[in-house]
Amino acid sequence: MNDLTQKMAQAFDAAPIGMAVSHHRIISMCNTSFAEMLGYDRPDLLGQSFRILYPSHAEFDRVRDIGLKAMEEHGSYSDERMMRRKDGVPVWCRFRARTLTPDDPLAHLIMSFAPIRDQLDGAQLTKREREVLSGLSRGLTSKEIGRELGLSPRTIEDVRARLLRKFEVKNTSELLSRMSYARPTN
Amino acid sequence: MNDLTQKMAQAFDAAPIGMAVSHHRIISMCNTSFAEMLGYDRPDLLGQSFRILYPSHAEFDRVRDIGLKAMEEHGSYSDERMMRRKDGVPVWCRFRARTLTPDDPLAHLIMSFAPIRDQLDGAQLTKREREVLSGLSRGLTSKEIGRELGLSPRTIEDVRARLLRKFEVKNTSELLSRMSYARPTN
DNA sequence: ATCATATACGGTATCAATACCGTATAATCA
DNA sequence: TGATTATACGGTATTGATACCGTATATGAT
Repeated sequence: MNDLTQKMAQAFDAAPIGMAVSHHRIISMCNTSFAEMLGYDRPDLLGQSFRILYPSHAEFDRVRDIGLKAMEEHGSYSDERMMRRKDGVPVWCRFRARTLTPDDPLAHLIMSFAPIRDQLDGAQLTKREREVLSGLSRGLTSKEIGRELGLSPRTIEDVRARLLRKFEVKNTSELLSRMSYARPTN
Repeated sequence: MNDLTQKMAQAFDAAPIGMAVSHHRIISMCNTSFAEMLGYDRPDLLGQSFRILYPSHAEFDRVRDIGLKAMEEHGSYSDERMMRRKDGVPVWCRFRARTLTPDDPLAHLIMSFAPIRDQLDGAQLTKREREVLSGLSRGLTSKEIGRELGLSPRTIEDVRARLLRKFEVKNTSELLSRMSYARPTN
């Protein structure tokens, strides 16, 4: 056994950021940070579908195709998404992925997850709100999000307005800068 | 040699985020993302001091004690810092560290580095762009930012358009979800 | 049972954002 | 010395966002 291999494996395990490896959306490996972030013991996660880590099955199905095109082209993809802890509490994460199989990106994925805010200040988001937020962070318009979710653009505007009220922000730009990590102020 | 060890080592190497291991500020291991992010080939980095990755020696000395107390207490630490690419271009990073030796945190550190402005490829923002970005992240309109800076709203729209082009995003919402808050510094 | 909230959708009105057209100056760079 | 870029500003045209008006159903809590 190679000494460097050992060292890299240890670094993976003790990394200060959540990391996981999947094959066709099945968790084949994860590190300690990842398991802790989601409230599981690692053995409970290995071999499981990523499905259990999303707020809903619908959300799990929805995020599948997001980023596929980017990964086919560049081999990597990044966004912000909501994950679900074992106790049900949602965790808003900066998600990064690199595929080792660009022809079939989901076949072999390596991912990192960095919690953006540990608690959303009591404001917990509904399924719809998360779905809409996901679209907004990808720069989609209400019309486009409506198409993606099979809803009227008018309904998306309602959800948007609710998000602005909840976070007490003036517009979508401020909303997304609040949701973004690494804000030096409050 | 254990199959899981192999798998973890591969995950470390191909991770979508820069990672490195250090012993007393000497790089003992790093992954591909880390080397690429800083413009080096991995062999050039192993055994080197972290000093060469900071914008100046003064900065290197300054950051040494930062986070030491947090690491002694919690074993981990996170901040934002400027790193220096091989070609001299500064890279603004979200930095995370976990120590395996809490009594002497720097003895064995595992770190992750995520470039905050991932799409910008080293091009740094101008003073105006940072000022406008600051306004946008506070939810101000072009008119309001113009008032704040004593400029025509039309000029703000020009700067905005330039930011959208630079980051290759569709609109301000997507821009802000990609960016962390940018504080005007000069 | 009532109240609040989330969901979903329709309308209208207004303002903001974005994309074009144009000009002009200053700075940097090959 | 041209070329490019950032800065700064004017116009117009189209689309998007936001704020109101309204209705309706479902759910969960007090």
